[in-house]
Amino acid sequence: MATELTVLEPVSTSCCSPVTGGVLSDAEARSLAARFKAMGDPSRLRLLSLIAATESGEACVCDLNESLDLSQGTVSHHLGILVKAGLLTRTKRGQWSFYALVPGAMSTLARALDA
Amino acid sequence: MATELTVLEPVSTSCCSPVTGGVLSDAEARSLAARFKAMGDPSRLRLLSLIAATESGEACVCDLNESLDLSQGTVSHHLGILVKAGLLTRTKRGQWSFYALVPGAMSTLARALDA
DNA sequence: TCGAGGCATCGACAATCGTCAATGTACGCG
DNA sequence: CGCGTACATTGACGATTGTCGATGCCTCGA
Repeated sequence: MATELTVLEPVSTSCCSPVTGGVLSDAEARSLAARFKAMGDPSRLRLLSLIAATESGEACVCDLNESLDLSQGTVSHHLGILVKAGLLTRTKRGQWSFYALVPGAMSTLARALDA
Repeated sequence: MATELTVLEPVSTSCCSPVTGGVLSDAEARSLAARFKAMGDPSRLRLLSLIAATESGEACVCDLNESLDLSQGTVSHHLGILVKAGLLTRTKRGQWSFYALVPGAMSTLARALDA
């Protein structure tokens, strides 16, 4: 039912508790894993790349729904997960919902892999 | 169900810019997602960080098993997943199995997040 | 005011996951 | 040889996941 992962740490400014830079605490591991888990699905990765590839930097569900061979409800579900993971933002404008990448979210994640 | 009537291309349908450009292919998305999924678990992230933090760059199950509050079988299971994902290597030496990071695996993943 | 389009949410389902205890396998040492 | 250690594998389980169809909620335009 209700997802249990309540936590959002919207912005962990603590740039990186890098995976390769010292032993991760329990909390750090959970926070990082939550974001990696959100990217651990092909459909969600394609959603991210579709949004990133748009000219305006955002896309509405109607477009994404056409590109991915998934039902509208499923696409909405995936987008919600990406928002909750702090990777996307949702902006309602008129009739449409526009999704855009959270600036720096990917880079922060990337930096957690290098250090 | 689908209406047969020829539609008129309503002008207002252009709600957003067309999604084009470098989108992930199905295979690319699956390959990337598999690796991210492997990192989408706190226990596995801690395993990675524990191994990365070792002086020699490798660790055996007995050490890791003590650091994570998990059964030996579970640790072995997680390590197997990380090996299968291409993030760790396994080397049997005598009585022990030593796990080490695959050089460059993390960086490659990190680079996939920046582009 | 009504109808239709865009989207989120719900309920259900099979599939997969994380975990454990128990068992199996290989090695090293008396 | 027989025993103990280190690890892998198995079988089972509850929990979570990805997906769908159906339904509900807004917003817009006629």
